[in-house]
Amino acid sequence: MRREMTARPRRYWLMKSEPDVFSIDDLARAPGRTTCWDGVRNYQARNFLRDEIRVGDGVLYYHSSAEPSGIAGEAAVVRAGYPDPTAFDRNDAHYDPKSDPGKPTWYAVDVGFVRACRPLIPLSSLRRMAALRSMLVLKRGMRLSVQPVTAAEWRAIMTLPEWGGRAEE
DNA sequence: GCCAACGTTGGC
DNA sequence: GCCAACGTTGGC
Repeated sequence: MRREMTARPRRYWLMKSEPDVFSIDDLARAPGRTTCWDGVRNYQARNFLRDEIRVGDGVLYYHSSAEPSGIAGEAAVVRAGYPDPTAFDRNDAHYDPKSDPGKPTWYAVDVGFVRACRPLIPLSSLRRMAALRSMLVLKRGMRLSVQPVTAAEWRAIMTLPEWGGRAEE
């Protein structure tokens, strides 16, 4: 089909969330098992959200500032970039008075739960994998909360036993 | 346009 | 709680 022939290949991303704020289990329990990935206030991450991320892309759900930190599950993009509503909400912690609704500064996507890994795959395990030698999240000083993952990195991570061999939950 | 000061992120 | 690394701000 023409549409499928012209579709771009599926891409992969890593998105960070502090589990105390919103964990993979929170996502699994959310209405429709989806959530709005909002509140991102970094231009590089914004560009990914606005320009690059598409419906169907794969997401590694990463728990940051956790004990331990690491990959907690898989999600999928269910809605591509749209203006982040929290930027226009005076009562929201991420309100940005400088963002013009006619030309929004900040963007969000929606992601849906796919599966959790048990146990979480800690950073220390990722660091030991040769296939992940140049993975962004493992680089010193890498603070981007939305970052690209290569297909090879995605495959290497998806073969780990923490996924339990389940295709889906 | 430089760059010091500041605030934030996030592993440890 | 520490602190390195980074992004942003604002004075000049």
